[in-house]
Amino acid sequence: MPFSSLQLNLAAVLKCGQSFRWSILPLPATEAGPTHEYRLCLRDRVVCLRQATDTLFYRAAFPDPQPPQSQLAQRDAETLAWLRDYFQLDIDLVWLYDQWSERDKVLARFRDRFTGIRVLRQDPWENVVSFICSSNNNISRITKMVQGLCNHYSPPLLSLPDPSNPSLFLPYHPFPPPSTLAQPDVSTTLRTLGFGYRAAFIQKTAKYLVDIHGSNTLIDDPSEASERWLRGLRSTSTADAREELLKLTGVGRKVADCILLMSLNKKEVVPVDTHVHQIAVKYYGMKGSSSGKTNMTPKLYEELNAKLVSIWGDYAGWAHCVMFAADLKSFADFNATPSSSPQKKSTTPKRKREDRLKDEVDCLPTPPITPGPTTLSRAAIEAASAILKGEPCDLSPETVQLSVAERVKRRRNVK
DNA sequence: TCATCACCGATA
DNA sequence: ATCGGTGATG
Repeated sequence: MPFSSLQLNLAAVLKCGQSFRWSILPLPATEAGPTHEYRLCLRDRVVCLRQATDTLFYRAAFPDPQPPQSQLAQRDAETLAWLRDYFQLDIDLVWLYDQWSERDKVLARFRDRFTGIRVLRQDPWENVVSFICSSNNNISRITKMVQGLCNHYSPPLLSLPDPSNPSLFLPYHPFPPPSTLAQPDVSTTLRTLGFGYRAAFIQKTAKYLVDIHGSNTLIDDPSEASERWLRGLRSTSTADAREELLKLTGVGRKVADCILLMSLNKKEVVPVDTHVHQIAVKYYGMKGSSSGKTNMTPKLYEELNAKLVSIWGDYAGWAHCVMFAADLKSFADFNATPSSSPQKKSTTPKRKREDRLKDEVDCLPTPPITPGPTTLSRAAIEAASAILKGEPCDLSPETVQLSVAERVKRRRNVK
């Protein structure tokens, strides 16, 4: 379907720490077109996506090889409906970027470099488990843990060929339901899978949900009662939904807020972690102890949250996601394929830190001006005239190449 | 209400 | 020692 990458940047969105279950498969090199395929296993199908600048390619694979013709259209409609819901495609992200840029100079500087960063609307149950895993943890390990959990606790729905090696078939496992993870032995099993102290949290949370909200399924809906209950929090107030989430073991304020934002429709919620804290201190004049570390007290959490909401407004959670993805420029970090390719990892950790530091410099409130002769791009000229008129303008690295000398010169010419 | 600590595993 | 936290203590 026709869809601008300005509205959705798949590569970035699927790796920025929202969802941890997408397979990212490199495609055989071609002249042009998509370089990767992204796959996610749902309960009844595997969704496969590719992206070009103006097109989003989608298809779904099913277990049964030859469905009746009549099913095909129906299934396609379902997949498309799922895409719209999951990626919230009806929300105009470009318009949001515009709104934020008017209110916030900092965000304005990121807009052209980090386009298409949007909040997903995920399955709440999967979201709960994934983010219990996220405490004191990093994206690449969380990804491995979640994938390991699915592989261990749910049978493969189907297998699909690896695009870069079509004779190799990769199995796809759905996310297991609460009743499966509620079993008493899950705690120790997950521990052997490398979940550490989070293993017990997950089992306890699953058991709690099943005990309190049930595990029965409906005729036409494979999801369990507690999953439906969680989904029902979408139509509950933010405060009430948060209160419910905080009852789950392993879910504190930060994790609860992640779930509220990323699967329960609470677009104004800004999860505050130490990273966001640093962003707030650096760009938005929040106090941070000069000695380095600050304790994240509930009080401070509220202050930060309030501050960021006051800056970003109604869709603050979405704006936070852009800032987070921008700052987390470790998109080069964890490479494609989930299970296989352990070697690749060793090349990256060194670069990561450097990239980050470099990025931080780029984003300082007063960007460094590169001295020396400069060819003025059209963007730079536009920016220059905007500066002279006192208007907000694009200060992307390209634009910033405009030297100080040039700015002064142009200023004189106009006056 | 606030501060500290253990917890698990990876990395610098 | 630090990290994209939480729960249990004082």
